[in-house]
Amino acid sequence: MRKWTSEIGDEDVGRDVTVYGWIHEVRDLGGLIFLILRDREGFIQVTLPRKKVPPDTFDVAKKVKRESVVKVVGIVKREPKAPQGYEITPRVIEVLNESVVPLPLEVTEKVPAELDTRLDHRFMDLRKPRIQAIFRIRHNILQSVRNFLSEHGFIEVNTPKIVSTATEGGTELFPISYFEKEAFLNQSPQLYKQILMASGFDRVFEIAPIFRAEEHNTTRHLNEAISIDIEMSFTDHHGVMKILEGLIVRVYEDVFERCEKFLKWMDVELEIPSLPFERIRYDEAVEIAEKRGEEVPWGEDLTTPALKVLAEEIGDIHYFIVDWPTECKPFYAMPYKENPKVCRSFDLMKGALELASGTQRIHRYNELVESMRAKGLNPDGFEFYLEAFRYGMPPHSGWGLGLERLLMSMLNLKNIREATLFPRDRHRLTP
RNA sequence: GCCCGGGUGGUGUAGUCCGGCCCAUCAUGCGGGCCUGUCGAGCCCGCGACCCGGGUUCAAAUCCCGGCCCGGGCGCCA
Repeated sequence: MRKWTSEIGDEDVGRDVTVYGWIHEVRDLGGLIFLILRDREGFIQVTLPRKKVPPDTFDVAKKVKRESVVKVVGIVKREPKAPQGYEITPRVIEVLNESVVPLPLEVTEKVPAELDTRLDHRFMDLRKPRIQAIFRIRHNILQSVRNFLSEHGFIEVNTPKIVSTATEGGTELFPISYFEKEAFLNQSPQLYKQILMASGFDRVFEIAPIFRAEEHNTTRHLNEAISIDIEMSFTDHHGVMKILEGLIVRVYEDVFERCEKFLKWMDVELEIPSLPFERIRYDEAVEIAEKRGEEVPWGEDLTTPALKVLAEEIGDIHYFIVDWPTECKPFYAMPYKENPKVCRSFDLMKGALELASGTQRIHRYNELVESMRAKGLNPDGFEFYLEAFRYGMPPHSGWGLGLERLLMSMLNLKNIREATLFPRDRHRLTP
């Protein structure tokens, strides 16, 4: 019977099991060989006393190379001296595919490897349980997000990633050729999820890649990332902030509950944030930063050093920075009526890291066109979007949350590249 | 993109300041040998490297210039 290593227990003692996996380590003591077999779920020790296993099986174990893929069939023994409490005395060891040596990096981590080396040989890096745990947790986060949003009436959608020119201006787009036309990779599902509000879906979410052609080179930026986006009708920015903080807490709770093993592999102690998250106004944030000697001219985005001192003052917690200057938010952000210099907007922070940002959107056609012009955008290129605002667009709000950033902040990863299987950055296009 | 630091066996490093003592250190790995309770197994023998191009010099891993790449910080990031 085929089992994963984690499934081997008392009920298997004295019985035959089949395990598949990789040879993690070989400890050859001469007349006694220990093979440590690794699979997705963990390890199991395969023990070969010369006199108790078939001679040809013993020979296979003598010669097997690390990281080869094997099938092991044998009897399970309870053994206090074995690392997992159980070991297998094999009847058959079949090498399904032999590994070449030397390895491009050490899966056992006896010798560290630099991130760049690891990413060059990512498939091998991902064999490390500690690294694979990141992506097992990522899966749980996504599951949790889908459950939470579905329970709150959101419908999952997909919008085009190949788009025509003129999205929102500002960030750089990757140009691609689309038959006889020029096209771009989408930087955000923003315009499409808003259009869907005009369709009457009321609440939608999308989990999909976004592409940004910025030449940034930092530990928290990728040129291709996964964005969790929502759009919600008949609510303001406060409404979607509530959804966002509720979602974050739910994700933490679910990961805490379902990923105990993986958190342990990673040596991460998860602290579940409590509701509601603190909210500070942009004005207050600027004041705090300036008290610490970081000047931020009103109307501009908070600089990295300003966010760092802010995090030192507030703590490494989840909090919102709300009510940003209209001039540093996109054209679709709705200004306050009584003070149009400030808009109905927020960023979700974890310490100094921006996790998400959102706004209440302008839903009136004339105001929207006016706002575009004020930002130097030409409404003509946005007709497919603007049309949706002429025939009954409800008031609506939404946000976008960076999945990799959520993952990295949750697991204390120092580099966002750790949070994606095959990162795309300024210089990396392979693997 | 800017500033600073860096690039040495498969991997991670010492050596670079002050050129020769370096046909280059250590660990891990790999190959071989010994070994029946390892769990970072141990012991013995062996293998394997100075990013690329140019320059200075009797002599360059070491100094200078250019390129590529990496790390940190910043910028950019609706």
